[in-house]
Amino acid sequence: MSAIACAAVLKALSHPTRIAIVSLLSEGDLCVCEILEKLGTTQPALSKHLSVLRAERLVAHSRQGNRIVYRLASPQVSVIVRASCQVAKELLDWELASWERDA
Amino acid sequence: MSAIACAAVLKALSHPTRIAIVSLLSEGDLCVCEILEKLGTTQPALSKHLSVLRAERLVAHSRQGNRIVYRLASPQVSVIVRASCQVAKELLDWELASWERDA
DNA sequence: TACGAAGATGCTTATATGGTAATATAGGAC
DNA sequence: GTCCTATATTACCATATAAGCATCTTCGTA
Repeated sequence: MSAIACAAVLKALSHPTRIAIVSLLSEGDLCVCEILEKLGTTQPALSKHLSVLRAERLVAHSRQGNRIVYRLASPQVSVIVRASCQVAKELLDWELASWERDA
Repeated sequence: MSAIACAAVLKALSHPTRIAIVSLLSEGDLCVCEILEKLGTTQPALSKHLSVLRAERLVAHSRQGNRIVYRLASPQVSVIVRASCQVAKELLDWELASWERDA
């Protein structure tokens, strides 16, 4: 797979708010107002982050009445996020261990 | 795992050159001049991308005489890249399928 | 010590990103 | 149609990123 395409996928995911959105959606579909409530960001900021995920087609959406419901486009998307969390955890574990060695 | 830490990991990986570096290193350790040769970018650009990966501690390095050898800090790093490639491939497949439907 | 090769860093410039505030659009209820 | 709610979009600003070029550092060797 082209490195450019991979990088585009990772770039779309590389923001704390967008990670949080994907984490939420991995547990079930949600409308914008529910995401907004859970994340506690501003509405325009959230909308922009959703548009980044949409542009890369990592999420899909559909209207239900006057709400827009978002869902992950593929379960693979949450695989990326989980793997990144694991790496982040490894990094923190190493850091803790090295502090203990130094102490 | 904090969304901030995950995002930092993904951000460090979200550039085509850095994806390519990780792909190469997932097959074995390499010194800078070998990576440079395989990627065909400029030396300062490569060095900067390596420093981004180093700063996030996704790669480790050691000097061997005149050369600096880089390696992945954890095999989990290449799991992220592989997962992103799979998503990128799914996206392209869907795109191809929709073009065929439209034709 | 002087020199060459391997890498890293600093500076500048162009572009991308993210936040905020204001505005726009679409659907539902009346 | 009018109003209200949910969501998207725009314009603007500050900051971050990436590339290119020049320079510096470190090691190996004569």
